[in-house]
Amino acid sequence: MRQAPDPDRGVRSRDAILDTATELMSVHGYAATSISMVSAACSLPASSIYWHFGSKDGVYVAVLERARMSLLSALPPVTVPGADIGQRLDNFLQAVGDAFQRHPRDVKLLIALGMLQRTASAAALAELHRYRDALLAWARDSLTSVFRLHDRPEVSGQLARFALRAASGTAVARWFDPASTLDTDALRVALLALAAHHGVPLGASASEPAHGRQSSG
Amino acid sequence: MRQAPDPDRGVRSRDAILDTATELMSVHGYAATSISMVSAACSLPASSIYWHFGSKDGVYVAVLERARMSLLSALPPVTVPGADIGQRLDNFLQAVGDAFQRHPRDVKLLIALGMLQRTASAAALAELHRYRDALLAWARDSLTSVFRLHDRPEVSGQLARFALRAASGTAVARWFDPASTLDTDALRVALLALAAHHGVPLGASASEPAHGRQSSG
DNA sequence: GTCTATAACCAGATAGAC
DNA sequence: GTCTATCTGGTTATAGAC
Repeated sequence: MRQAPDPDRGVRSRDAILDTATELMSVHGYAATSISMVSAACSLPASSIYWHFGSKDGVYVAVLERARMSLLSALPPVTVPGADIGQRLDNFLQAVGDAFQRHPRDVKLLIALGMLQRTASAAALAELHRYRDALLAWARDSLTSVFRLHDRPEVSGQLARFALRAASGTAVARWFDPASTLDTDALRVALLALAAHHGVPLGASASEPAHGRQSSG
Repeated sequence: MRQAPDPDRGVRSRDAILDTATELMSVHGYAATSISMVSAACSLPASSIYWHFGSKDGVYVAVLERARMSLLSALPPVTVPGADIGQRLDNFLQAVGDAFQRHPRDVKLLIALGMLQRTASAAALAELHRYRDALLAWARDSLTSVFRLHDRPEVSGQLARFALRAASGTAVARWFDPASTLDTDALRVALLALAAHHGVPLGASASEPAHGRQSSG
């Protein structure tokens, strides 16, 4: 039996390059990751990488784009289920904590590669901001649903920024202490207090979580 | 009159190199900052840089060490003044916000260069962790003083981590949107709520800040 | 301590056979 | 689409005059 010509070798190679580049760039950062490192790690010649992506910047844009789609598709829809604020907030925090825990490289990429700024191409910068904006929008819409803030966009905006910064700060903490996890309990208390501070009606059950998930780091 | 031999030329050159390297590394990161860039920007030959610091890694360690000392010396002593929790918390938050606003490069360096991990030398990693540990210890001691937590070290530890992560997250937000500032009002509400959540007695005046300092981004 | 000059190397990127 | 081979330029780092 003859060996099949394997018409998918191209896409599999492309994926392998992206996998390797994602791994290396999330560890070493963009500048410290060379094409030769990627080439050696995925056992494909450098010229194949250039054939698929055109340039190192092209690799970077593709890596970012895939990371954004991967992380966003792991986040549940913005209409958070739950009978009351307490339940919906728990669901939201669990979704954030799970995505954060299970996609460490995606989060780290967003932050680490965000440093490029002037160095990066216009396409790279655009992709980076698309990534950030999508996360912020998801958080804002979700928190609007959690706290029923449809008529208070400035409040949901502040809560979303606060949550995103807590998550970013935890990602930073994690590369000093890899055991760090998102402190969802503290974030729960803080978001409830912030909502109350802005006069958002909370109801009675909100102040007690369904079940404790303590974390440290 | 003969020109003075200027015995301080060495230290002034050393400082100029460190200034330039700090600026460039906080913008481009370690890997993307080359010795030739530093040499050109400070108008000293590359060999002078090697004479002073021995290697690029040596420059990096010296930059980090100076940033740590600079940022820590800008932070007030850990015994926070104030008659009640509300006043002391305001003083603490103002100190954090001021240092954060006035030393943007120092903060960014800590975070950005923290990515190095495997790439960096042992000396660099040690200096980096010394930096982080000092900040965390300062926050813990200050919050112990603010909330009188001398017998609740686990609570002050959690509050300090929470505050440090909020600050780190804001530093990240700032390289997407440079106008971002530390949201001290939100952090105030969150810290008070976290303290209350752990049963720390707060008194009546704590829930109202002395004066609003709203920030956005 | 500072300078010029340069060694040794590795980066990003391309040409062209297959 | 993948390979070998290579070009060009920048990188870290050093040698040695001053």
